[in-house]
Amino acid sequence: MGENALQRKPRRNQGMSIARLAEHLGLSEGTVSRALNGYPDVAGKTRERVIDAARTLGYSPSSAARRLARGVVETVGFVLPQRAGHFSDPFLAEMLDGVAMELADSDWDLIVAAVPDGHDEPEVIDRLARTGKVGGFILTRTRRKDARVDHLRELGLPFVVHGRTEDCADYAWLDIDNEKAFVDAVRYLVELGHRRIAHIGGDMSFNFAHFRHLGYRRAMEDAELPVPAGFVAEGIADGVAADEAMTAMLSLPAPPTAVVCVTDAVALGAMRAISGAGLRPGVDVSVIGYDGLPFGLAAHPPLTTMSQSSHRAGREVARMLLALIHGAEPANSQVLWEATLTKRASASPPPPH
Amino acid sequence: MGENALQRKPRRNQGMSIARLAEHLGLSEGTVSRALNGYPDVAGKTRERVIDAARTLGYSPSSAARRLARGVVETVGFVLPQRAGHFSDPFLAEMLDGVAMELADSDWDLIVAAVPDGHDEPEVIDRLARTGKVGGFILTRTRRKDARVDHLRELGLPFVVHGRTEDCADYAWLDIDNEKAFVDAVRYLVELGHRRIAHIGGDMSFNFAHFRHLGYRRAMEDAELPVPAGFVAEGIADGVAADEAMTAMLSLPAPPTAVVCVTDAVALGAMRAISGAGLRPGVDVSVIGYDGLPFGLAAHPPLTTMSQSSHRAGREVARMLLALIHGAEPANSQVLWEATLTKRASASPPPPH
DNA sequence: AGGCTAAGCGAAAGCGCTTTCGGTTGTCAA
DNA sequence: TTGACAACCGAAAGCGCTTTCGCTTAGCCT
Repeated sequence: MGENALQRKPRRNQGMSIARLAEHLGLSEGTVSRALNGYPDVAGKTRERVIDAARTLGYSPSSAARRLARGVVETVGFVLPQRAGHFSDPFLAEMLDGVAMELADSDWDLIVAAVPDGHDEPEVIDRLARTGKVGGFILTRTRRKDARVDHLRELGLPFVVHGRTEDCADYAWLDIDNEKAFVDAVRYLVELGHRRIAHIGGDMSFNFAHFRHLGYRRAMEDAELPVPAGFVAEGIADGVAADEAMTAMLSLPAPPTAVVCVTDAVALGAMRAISGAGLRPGVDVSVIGYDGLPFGLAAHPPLTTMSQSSHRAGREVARMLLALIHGAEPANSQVLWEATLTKRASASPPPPH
Repeated sequence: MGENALQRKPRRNQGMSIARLAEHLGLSEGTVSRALNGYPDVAGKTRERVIDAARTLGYSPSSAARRLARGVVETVGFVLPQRAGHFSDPFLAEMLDGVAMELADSDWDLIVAAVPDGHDEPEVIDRLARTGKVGGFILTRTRRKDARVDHLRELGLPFVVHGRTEDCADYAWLDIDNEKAFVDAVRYLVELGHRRIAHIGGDMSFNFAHFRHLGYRRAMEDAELPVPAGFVAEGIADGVAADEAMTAMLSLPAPPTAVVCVTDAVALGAMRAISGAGLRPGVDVSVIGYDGLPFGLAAHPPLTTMSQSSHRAGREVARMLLALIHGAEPANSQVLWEATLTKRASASPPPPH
């Protein structure tokens, strides 16, 4: 015996099985199975009888037996980003909901795996793959260089990535066009009349932070606006750090009149710093964030922000993975979505001065 | 064949199987299996040889075959709260991370299921249970009357609930003592010198909102303080609604000098209303929230709040479920944790006046 | 009527593992 | 030397399903 003392053979569904069902119907197991699985060589009447009986007796095939017999999995894996517990992520849950919903439409399931301390992501992926628990993977919170992607490439299992890595030509991904989003944000500020625009950026090892930064740079260049020293902060991950960074910017000889922030959390921190310096956010200094958090709406003034539905992204990513598993080409499964700008009061024309 | 065109029998792990491993070793499958599963009747040397070979050849048993042969599942289900996508929940992801981590320690897995539109929670639970995909369930975001709990009770599968329902004597749960948390919060305000304390409460069909409200009432009674008309708002779910509710309270003839809010999101909305009315949050009107959100720290003033780690709750809940599956008594698996009060600047003594 | 085809079903093998049972060795006491 | 007894391993039966193959029957044409 193993080390555990599970009561063996728990009669799952009061011992319902295809054998019992077949016996009950006076048919062979094979016929019942074919009827249930839509094979053409079973009489219409028989099929109905079988389906009816299955429903009334509450029979559903054991997924384990099915998997063993057919050799297909009907489950996909989602490896939670390491340290997910440390910065709580409001989008993960939404995205998971989308993924799980989309999968449910095809009667597929979702295994969510975390990376235990002392292990790393490839190990977790390996275990799931080797034991045959999943037929594909979904990844999110991608870094520019991402061990998970490299590992999955080698493994040969289908996978789709929410986000992208540095080199993303050969696998399937769904990403937001973060560069364009920040180009748009800066353009909007330029149209409002701003010329001194700063950027509070995040951890550049994350691809989204990298591209948001790039978008900021490109738009500034396009508008032929200078990016003075001190106008770009990097590696800002939360409101507190953002507060400090913004405070520093405000004490520059020629401080910015607007700032585009890598996330809403950062933007809210920046707004706080602006108030703290005795200035009015959205009046003296405009602020734009990214994420569309509900908190942004309740901020004062309400935060101008960019966003894309995580739930929809989850659905799409799941759909893509299913397609991949059914034979689609990864290189043809690369989707770039645009974020939408929600204009609120935190961004307005600069003070006349 | 079914309707799909999956390539059948994908050679999971380059066709590694216990048969190949056994052949490679010159042993029978049975012996290999027993060696790997720690049976005593296999020679020490043999066991080592087998384990070594398994590792170097990268063999792990197929979970489906294992499940079929042993009749045990090693997977638990987590049914996402319906409409999770609509109010994004920063804690769900954290909690899932905790659950998955704890399970991983025992080589168990977590299936996360969503409720597709047009279906309900019992259906989803049923499917997972009937197909034998899971050996137990974890629930969260419990309502006072919860269809999921009722259904699981009937089903007879082990489950543990994060939160409680109205009647919770006969199943396993882990909950925060929300009543005590709000008693403590009110007491803290009373000690600070407040006498006019209000409460902005949530949707009372959620158990946590119900008990937080109860705690507020009880503490007010204990302190022999009145709860004037208009001092309690119900059904407030977000910052915007909180803003309105707080604004209404501030226009009372004798407005509160402090308010305890059902969540941080609500508290932040209340703070905004206070500022909007020309008063200073944390000085003229004290505010206490619940959740320990990072945003609270970056608010101004930083939000006094109560919290409990979702990650730890996830771990604990998973541990409890595993125990249950191994035969523990549900009625002995009921745990009440206390929330801790994080004192920050949003709560201070009332203005002298 | 005879033969042929197609429709419908049963028999049986097999998916990859676990676990019981029994058989073969080697070891030790008598 | 025997016999008894462990220790160790192989054989084989299953777990619940799918799917191929082939057989029986009904239906049709000539």
